[in-house]
Amino acid sequence: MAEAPEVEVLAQDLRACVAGRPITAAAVIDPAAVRFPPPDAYTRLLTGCTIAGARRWAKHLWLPLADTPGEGSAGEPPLALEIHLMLFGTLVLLPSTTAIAPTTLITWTLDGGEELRLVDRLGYARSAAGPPGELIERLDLATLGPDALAPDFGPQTLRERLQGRRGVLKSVLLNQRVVAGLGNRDADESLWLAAIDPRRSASSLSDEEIQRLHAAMRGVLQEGLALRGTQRDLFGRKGGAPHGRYVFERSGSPCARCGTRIAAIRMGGRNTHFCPQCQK
DNA sequence: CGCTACCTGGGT
DNA sequence: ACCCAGGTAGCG
Repeated sequence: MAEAPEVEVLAQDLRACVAGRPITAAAVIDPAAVRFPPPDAYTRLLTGCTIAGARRWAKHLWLPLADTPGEGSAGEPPLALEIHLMLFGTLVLLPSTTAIAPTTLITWTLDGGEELRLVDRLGYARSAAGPPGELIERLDLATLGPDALAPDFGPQTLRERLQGRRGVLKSVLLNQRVVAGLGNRDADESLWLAAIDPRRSASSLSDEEIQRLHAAMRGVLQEGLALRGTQRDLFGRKGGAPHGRYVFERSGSPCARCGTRIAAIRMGGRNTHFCPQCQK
């Protein structure tokens, strides 16, 4: 449920409503949800820290932490909290008195009687905490490709990133080390908009096709973000972006361009939806 | 590089 | 009763 637009929406909401607030307690309900440090150390580390901000880093959420004024831990190295929603994870901000859903993995209690909760019916979502350097190292964040939503992500960057990639285009686009931000839905929608066959070799695109693909990716991601994603935000309000617009999960429906039935195939373990007629 | 495991609830 | 899932690590 969480591709770049959905994660970005949550980062915005966190900046607006959670940044500046101290974490007064944290509870790890599913120990598997904490990558590191061990759950008891994780809760100890976070308790008493103030959430200083929030940003999206590829599909990760990254919350820099600051010492809470008056807690007396001045001089400690800075810390950050990382959260990855994986397929079905969601974050919710609720009054602490709200019953904890059985699919809740972690809760962070904030001052003022509210709680941030990580909920995931699949249980894949993960979090980690520590000094920024350690997080970057252990989560391999430095190897991520340029972010497709970043202002300076231009067609030239896309061309450089695809250059010499031997893999199949769709799979290469999903590789966050090549380009960060695209998920299965947005990759399919982008390839349809650019009228490019997902089965092409990543290195076979002409400059003109790269321009089209670049414009399509930007359009899909920016529109998804403008509509505040497909899923619920931090306050439970549903985003206005469609689950699938042109091809995603629309196999059998007529292509909006040529009327051919949208096809669905399996690529690299992922469902891939495309028009076999006009995506060349 | 491609495949599988990781899990559970929601959709069909 | 089945599948199946918008992601990723880790394996061969």
